[in-house]
Amino acid sequence: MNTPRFDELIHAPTRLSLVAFLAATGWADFKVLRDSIGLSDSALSKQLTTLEDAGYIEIRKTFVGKRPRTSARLTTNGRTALDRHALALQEIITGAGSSMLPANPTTQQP
Amino acid sequence: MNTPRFDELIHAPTRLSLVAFLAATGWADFKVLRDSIGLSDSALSKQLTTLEDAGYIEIRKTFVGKRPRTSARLTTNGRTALDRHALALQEIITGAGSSMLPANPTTQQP
DNA sequence: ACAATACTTTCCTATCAGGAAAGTAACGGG
DNA sequence: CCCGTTACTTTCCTGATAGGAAAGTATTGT
Repeated sequence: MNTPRFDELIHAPTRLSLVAFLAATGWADFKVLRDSIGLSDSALSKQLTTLEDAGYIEIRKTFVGKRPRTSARLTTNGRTALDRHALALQEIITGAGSSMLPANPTTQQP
Repeated sequence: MNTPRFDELIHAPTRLSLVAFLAATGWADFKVLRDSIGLSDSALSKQLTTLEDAGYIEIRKTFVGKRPRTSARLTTNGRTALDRHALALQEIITGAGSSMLPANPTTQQP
C-alpha cells in the first residue's frame, strides 16, 4: 500500500513545484523547468542535483544537433515519494491524521 | 469564491501542523499544542506569536484556578488561509495548476 | 525564602535558499 | 585563431528562519 509519508525534501515550495511539474510532464528540459518554476540557472541546477541525489529524478544529457540539452524526469521512487507526501498532506489538512491527535483533550483540567 | 493561494507562512511544516490541528480542534491549550506538535516551549511560543501577528490565530489567556492558561484557536482569516492553501497544494500536486504550465512544450526544438 | 508553573524573550547555532559571478566545454563566426 | 554565445555547474556570499538552551517575568505553593 502507499502509506502517507511527509517528505521534507519534497515539501519545500520550489522542489514541490518541480516534482509536481515533472509528475505531470515526464521529460522536461532545463529551460522549461527554469522558466516554469521561475528560478535562476544556478538555483535550478542545484535543486536538480539535490533531487537526483535523493533518487527522485533522473537527469539525461543529450545533444540536439551540436548543443547540449539537459532534461529531467521523475523516477519511480520520486513518483512514489510525491504520492506519499500528497497523502501525508491530505491527512494533516483534513485532520484525518488523527493518529497524531489525542482523543479530544484539547483543553486540560487543572 | 475561495481562490487557491499558496501561503508560505502556513506551508512551513510546523505551522501547517499547528494550523491544521487548530482547524480540527477549536481552542487548544499551549501544552496540548506543544506535545502534539512536538516543540519546545520557546519554539511554540514564537510560532504562536507569528501566527497571531499574521491574524491567523487568536490567543486567549485565562486563569484556571490561580494558574495561567494560554489557548489558541484559528481565526476566520486563518481558516480561510488554510483552505486556500490546501486548494493551492491540490492544484500544484494534481497538476491542475495548469495555469502555470505551458500547453505542452516540455521539450524544445533547436 | 525557595522551588515550581507557565510561558516569553534573548542568545546562539545550524541550515538552507537563492542570486551573482566565475568556471567549463563545445561551437560558430569574423 | 581569438572571441562571443550557449548551456549549464560550481563557488561565493548574503539573508531569512527554525529551533533549543538559558534567562527573565509573574504568581503560586510549601
